[in-house]
Amino acid sequence: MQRAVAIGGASRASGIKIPTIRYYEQIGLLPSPPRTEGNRRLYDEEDLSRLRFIRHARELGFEVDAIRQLLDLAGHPSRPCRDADEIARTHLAEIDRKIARLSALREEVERMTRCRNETVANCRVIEVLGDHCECIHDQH
Amino acid sequence: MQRAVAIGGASRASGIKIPTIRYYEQIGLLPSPPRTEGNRRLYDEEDLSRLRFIRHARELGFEVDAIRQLLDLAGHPSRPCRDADEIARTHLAEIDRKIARLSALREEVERMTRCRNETVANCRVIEVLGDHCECIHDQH
DNA sequence: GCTACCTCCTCCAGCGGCTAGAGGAGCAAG
DNA sequence: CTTGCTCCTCTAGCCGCTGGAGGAGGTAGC
Repeated sequence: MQRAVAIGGASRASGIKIPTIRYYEQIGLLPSPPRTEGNRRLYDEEDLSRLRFIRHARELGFEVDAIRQLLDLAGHPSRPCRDADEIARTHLAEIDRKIARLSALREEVERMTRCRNETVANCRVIEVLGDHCECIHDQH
Repeated sequence: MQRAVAIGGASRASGIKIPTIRYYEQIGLLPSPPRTEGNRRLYDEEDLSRLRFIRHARELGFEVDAIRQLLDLAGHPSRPCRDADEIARTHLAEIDRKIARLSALREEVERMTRCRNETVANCRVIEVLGDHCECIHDQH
């Protein structure tokens, strides 16, 4: 038999906070579940697995819009796998760009902190921030 | 002689968009400049260098609140350099945490995309997202 | 002097992805 | 029957901008 849970149970089962679940419903990421007579939302197993899917995808950094597409694909098993792959690859490229950017920043900030002076008057941190020319990279 | 520029000139000189400059004034990151008779903002050299400082710091990922503190320090050259250093080091640690997290995600997503099936029915991407147990790392 | 155009002004709303709080109603246990 | 938990809706806030509406000031050419 199917047992359905209220929003608190769904939250515990999925690890997604209650207001966030309601938010996902609001933006149409999660279908509006049926309600009890007392107007409480009731989630079944399928809803819960959808919630877990969403959570996992969010943790992996997928944007809500990408998750929408992935959920849509998951609901049509005969569609080509390539579509899902494409979304993941796009995301991978995005992650790589972020890592590259952060690494460049890291170097710059690290160089800044190699300051051995006493006062702000000739502190490298303040100086470097005020003068872009001290940077190795231009692109930022 | 000091020549002052209007907001468009300040924008061009600093690379910060006009609405963003007004926004910085609104949140108190930039002091309210004097106005012309026609109510236009007039920025002098000091304002421009402050704007460039802000831009550079933002590009390096410092949060507005950190920039506020750094600007404050820059205005008090006799203060210990350590304070600025501390802010930069905190930021560096934050960058490192972000890189570490992204690298873990990268690996996970990369593993996902090694899918050689034809349809969504047994696509690794969809499968992995639905089942956390397939992941190497737990923490996300 | 007039027209056209550019720059500027203020105010307000929106992005993404939640998060939190107010104020009220339902529900189960003691 | 009361206590306390969970749930409901609605609204506003977070960060760091960004853009648009609707209007006023300023300038260059005719």
